[in-house]
Amino acid sequence: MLDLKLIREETEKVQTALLKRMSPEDLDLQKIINLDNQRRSLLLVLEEKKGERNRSSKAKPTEEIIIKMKVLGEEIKTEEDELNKVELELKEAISALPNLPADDVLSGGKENNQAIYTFGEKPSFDFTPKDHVELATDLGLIDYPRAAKMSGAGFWIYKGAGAQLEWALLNYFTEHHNQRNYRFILPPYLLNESSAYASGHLPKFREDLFWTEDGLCLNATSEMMLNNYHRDEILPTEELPLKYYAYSACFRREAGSYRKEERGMIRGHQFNKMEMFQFTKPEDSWLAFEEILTSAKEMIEGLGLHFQISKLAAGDCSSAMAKTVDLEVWIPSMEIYKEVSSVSNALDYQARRSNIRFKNSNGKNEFVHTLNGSGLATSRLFPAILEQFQTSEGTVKVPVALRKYLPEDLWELKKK
RNA sequence: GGAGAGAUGGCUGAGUGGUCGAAAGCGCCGCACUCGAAAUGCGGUAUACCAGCAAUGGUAUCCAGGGUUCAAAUCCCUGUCUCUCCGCCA
Repeated sequence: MLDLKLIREETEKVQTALLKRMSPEDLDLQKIINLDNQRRSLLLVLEEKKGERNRSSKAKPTEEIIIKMKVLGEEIKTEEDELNKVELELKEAISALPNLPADDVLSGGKENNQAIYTFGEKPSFDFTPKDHVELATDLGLIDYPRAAKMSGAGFWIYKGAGAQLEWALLNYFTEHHNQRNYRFILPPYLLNESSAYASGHLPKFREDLFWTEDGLCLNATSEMMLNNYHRDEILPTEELPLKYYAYSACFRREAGSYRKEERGMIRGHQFNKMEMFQFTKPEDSWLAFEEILTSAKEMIEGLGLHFQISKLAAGDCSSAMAKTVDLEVWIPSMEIYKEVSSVSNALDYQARRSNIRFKNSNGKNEFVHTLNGSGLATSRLFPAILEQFQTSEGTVKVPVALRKYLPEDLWELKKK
């Protein structure tokens, strides 16, 4: 949520920034200001009347005053209803506004995304490379048919060496984050509706979430959980920045997505992901952004995978974010870079919605800044490892960084 | 799943319809005393919004949302959470 004061006081600036990610016909700041003016004038009258009622209720009233207050009470009720209506409308209008893109974020949509960094090179094969589905099946790492039997399309089962490789990745991440003093969180996988609103995933992603009969939804990214972790709290200033990382399985309906082009485990209903999250003082958040980005980058580089970093254009960032950078790993069979991590700074946009504050140097409560970055999602790394590190014999050489988590006979994955 | 108890300021805890934004204690901050500290004494100590240049004033907030009443921390309803007992438990 944007600051209403900012909208009122720096309307031009807000307008210009928002136009980087919105079309002019969707943007009407004057409507918001008008609603707020309406709200203020209603408040003025209403509070005066309430004040009068309070003064008359300090002691036992006379019969005459009771009659007067009865009438006043009716008026208050009517005006309160009116105020509530205006406030609701105002809240909806302001909640619909996305965050202000950071200054260095380009306007427009996906087409304006910009590759800003590349690591390694596209592997070239002097044989016909297999895709990851073929490799995973041949090497007995993943069982697709049984997963389909048990749960339907869009699921897979890690088995044997495949499960161990997946687990090794998670161990690799854990160790990486622990070394950087992030606190490990294992959150619940189900969360209630109000949390999904607070994290900003509702109402927008209602169709993309799985829902239980109890009205809970399955975690789609632990960003949802970490966002809510400190909801309605005033964080101890001396503990900032607070750094967390969480592991959870993530569940997404991915309704209407492109199964055909995204075979195997590129896009499924359930995948494993670790998430980094920071709560910082406002002045520290861009530094934290770089730190998270570097951390994610180092993890992929440590695996030796070819990947690139893209700075997303304003319209391609999710709406809560001032800036988002994607780390995308090369999938040879698809000839495309696929996101394995998304690093974002929400500034105070999420904190305002979740009401997470700290005491600033003036002793005033101020909203913190929140940042998050995947660290990392395995479901694209796994295919990338299989495809990028396959050999002409049909085996896969496991990245050195993962070998300490695996028995020696799995350092090269071979057909059994 | 059934029965019961509870939720009050940073904390403990009083308050069962009006003078209660809320006693008391603790904590914290300031001042006094002291060479300094402790102890003691005095004063202060929530948040949000609105009006105002400001001083200040107003409104709301006693888990949340509704309701009753001229008036609600207090009465009624619903929900959430916590605790106790019983049942169930792949």
